[in-house]
Amino acid sequence: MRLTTKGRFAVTAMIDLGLRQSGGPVTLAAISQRQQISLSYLEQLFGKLRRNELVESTRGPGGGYTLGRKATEITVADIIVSVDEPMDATQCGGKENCHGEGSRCMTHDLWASLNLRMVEFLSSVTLQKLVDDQLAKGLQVEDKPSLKRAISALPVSQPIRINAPNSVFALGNAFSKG
Amino acid sequence: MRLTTKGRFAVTAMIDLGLRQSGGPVTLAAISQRQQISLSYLEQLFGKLRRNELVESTRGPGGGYTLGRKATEITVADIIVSVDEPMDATQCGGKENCHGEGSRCMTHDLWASLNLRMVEFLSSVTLQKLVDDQLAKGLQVEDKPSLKRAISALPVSQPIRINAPNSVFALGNAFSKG
DNA sequence: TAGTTATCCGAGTAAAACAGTAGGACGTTG
DNA sequence: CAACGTCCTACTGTTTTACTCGGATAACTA
Repeated sequence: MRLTTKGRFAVTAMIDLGLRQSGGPVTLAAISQRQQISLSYLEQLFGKLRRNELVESTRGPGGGYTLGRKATEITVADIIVSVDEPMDATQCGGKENCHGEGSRCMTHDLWASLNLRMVEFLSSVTLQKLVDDQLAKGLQVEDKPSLKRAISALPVSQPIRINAPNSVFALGNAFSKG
Repeated sequence: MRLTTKGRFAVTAMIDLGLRQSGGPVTLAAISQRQQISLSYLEQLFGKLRRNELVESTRGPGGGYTLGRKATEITVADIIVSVDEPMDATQCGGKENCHGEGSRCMTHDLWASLNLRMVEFLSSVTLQKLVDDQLAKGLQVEDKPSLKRAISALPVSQPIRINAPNSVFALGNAFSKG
């Protein structure tokens, strides 16, 4: 299980979707505007989310995405695994960093255990909870401006892009050494 | 906090050191042979470990490394932070992926919380525990073959190198989807 | 004091992963 | 059929990873 900005974006987008899907399918263009994520990138992410049945799509005008099942039954872990798919287990599958001669690598259990903790935690957080958190924070979900265009085509002002480290674990200084 | 193979190697090497330092300083050359990690790479890692005071070094013949403090007082978290140093908090420090206009990014709390869990766990595991685990597994710590050369210069046979994904979270299928 | 042992240190590098773009095909609706 | 919106694949620049190389420095030994 990896954790990259891709996973963060996916979770963010899913929250946005969870907040607004009551009004019918939500378009990626709308999410793109609200969350400042490029449309192309969202398409990539939602392709994976759809294949993992976390969302359902409707094509054509008035179309968009809805949740594939209830928000209470979608966990953050589900989302992250969908977009940051693990490649086949090259890691410590008996070879690399394990000693070929009989003994297993010394840290195998440690990482397996860590992995489990993470999964447990991320599985314990549902999309519904994240949505509720946002509502509790006083976030306003504006009505859909009819089923037709309204905001339409004001170009997305590109925000200043800062080079982002590839891991969420780089965030904050909860763990700064000193 | 990142988790890469660098961190894994460091932990592995530290366990090796913890297992054998009772017989005096342990050389990186010896660790390199036992754990199949290149000497140059170990030097890099131990440079950081030393600067973080997790190990102490003795130069010259008979020299090597010893633990900087008791194994009960060194945690896995200490080791990983030392070698995988976080860069300055570019992440969500108020900018990128947060909305500039008032509201904080929606997933901020989530990642902060996850990060905390990981730190808690990794801080709860001491080097002593890992060493004990190895001993319990029946690992044999051979005596130092006098203080002088013995194994000397048989070249390290390079193991087949497999392309390794950059995150421990890719390991195992504890979290495979389906 | 020469030689060996070992730690120290910085620069450099190939390969991978990440983050995101580009361009178009396909299906729906009006 | 035209606008909308999803769908899909390939491509690209940048960053990070995972190392290697060459040499400097210090300590012990003969």
